[in-house]
Amino acid sequence: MKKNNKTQKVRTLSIDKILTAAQDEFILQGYKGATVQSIADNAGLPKANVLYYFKNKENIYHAVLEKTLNMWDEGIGDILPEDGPKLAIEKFIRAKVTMSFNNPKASKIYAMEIIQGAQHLKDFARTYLRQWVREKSKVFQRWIDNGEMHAVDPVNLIFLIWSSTQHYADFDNQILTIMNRADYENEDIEHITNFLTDIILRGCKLK
Amino acid sequence: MKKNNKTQKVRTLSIDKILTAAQDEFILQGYKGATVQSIADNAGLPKANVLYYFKNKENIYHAVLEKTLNMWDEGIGDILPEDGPKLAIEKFIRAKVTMSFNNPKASKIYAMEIIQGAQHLKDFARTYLRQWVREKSKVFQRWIDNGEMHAVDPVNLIFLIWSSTQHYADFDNQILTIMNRADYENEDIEHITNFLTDIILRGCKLK
DNA sequence: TAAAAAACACACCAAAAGGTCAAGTTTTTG
DNA sequence: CAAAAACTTGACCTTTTGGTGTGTTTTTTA
Repeated sequence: MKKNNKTQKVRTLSIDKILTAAQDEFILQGYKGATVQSIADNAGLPKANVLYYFKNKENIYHAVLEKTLNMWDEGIGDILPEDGPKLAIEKFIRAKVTMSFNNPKASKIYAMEIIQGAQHLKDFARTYLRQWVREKSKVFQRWIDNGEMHAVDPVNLIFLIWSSTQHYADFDNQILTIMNRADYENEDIEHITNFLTDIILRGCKLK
Repeated sequence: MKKNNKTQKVRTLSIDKILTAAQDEFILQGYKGATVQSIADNAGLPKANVLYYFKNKENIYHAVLEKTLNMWDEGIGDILPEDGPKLAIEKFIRAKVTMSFNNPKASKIYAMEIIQGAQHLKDFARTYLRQWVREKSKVFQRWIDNGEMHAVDPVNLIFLIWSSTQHYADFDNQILTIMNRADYENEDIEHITNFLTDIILRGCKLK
């Protein structure tokens, strides 16, 4: 097998440029509003070249979505029985807030997809996500049964943490406008993590 | 002035049918993906007739957005100094949850608009919303200063309540799929309201 | 009741955009 | 180094769609 594979490098680089441009375009314009031409322009490639790597627009979108889900999967953190409720919730909130601030675009693509009816993510939700929530709910329930934690509905607790953390990514425009700021800063991650952890932990009588 | 104004009635009825159909279409397809033809079909009118009432697609969208903001305004409830922190938060959460369940479509249109950069709502956020948050934050701050309430960041408390309540509207697809249910039921409003009120009040040391 | 105003609707047009083709160029392979 | 495979790209085609133009019908007005 050859080592100095120029073709392979160009390929991955081009695909990466296309996917990055596509993500921006899909967020700003929506699926239908995004044009292959515009994606091509932002990727610095001719349209026909983009369509050489991806058969059609639908395929580009699928690829963006897949990349997004992988990111979600890596960033979601975990809820481990051995951590106990307090540490587990702390870690979970921190992971999600960090993800929201570091990768707001992934969160937005995902949010738009769900809001519009989850056409391309029905399976993901029905299998993977449902399973994830069930497993983690059981962990919470065990803590509750053991008296390690106040009895709050575990499923809705997960929804609460998801929604409150993702909000800073999905609605960053609104939040920044309201706070009259141009961008988030690094301290914000810490501040928001502390704020949410504080309230939610106390809400679960863990503080 | 004539009383039996048939034209006027037809007019308001048609506009209403168009706006309802348009809301659905814009949520499902996004602004660019929505076609005037499809809106017309769902409204039961020929396309040319739709464009008789609204000069163009952009105008339809503006009208839908305006209707949405009016709904938001009516449903937002209020945070009154005389209510005290506990009752005020209870009322606020209930109002928002109720709105989410009764009018998820308005919430979705709004969410998509913000996620996509708030192109049409920049002014609304910069003036109305920013003012609203500032005013209500001051009320919370006064309660904190008076020792009526634990010191939590008022602005982020508002974001927390917004995000956690709206989540049930915007992500209804995901939530229902995860919970393996077809639709929300009436009891859900009460259940979610209680859940969120319980955690957030305790989080603010008001319980 | 007749003229004016409002509503309705078919047919059409021009622009936009997804996607194909075919003719090249570059890189890999044996 | 020559054949094959992979990549690049401008030109082109077809469909979709926002929007218009024109003529007809219904409603209001005086």
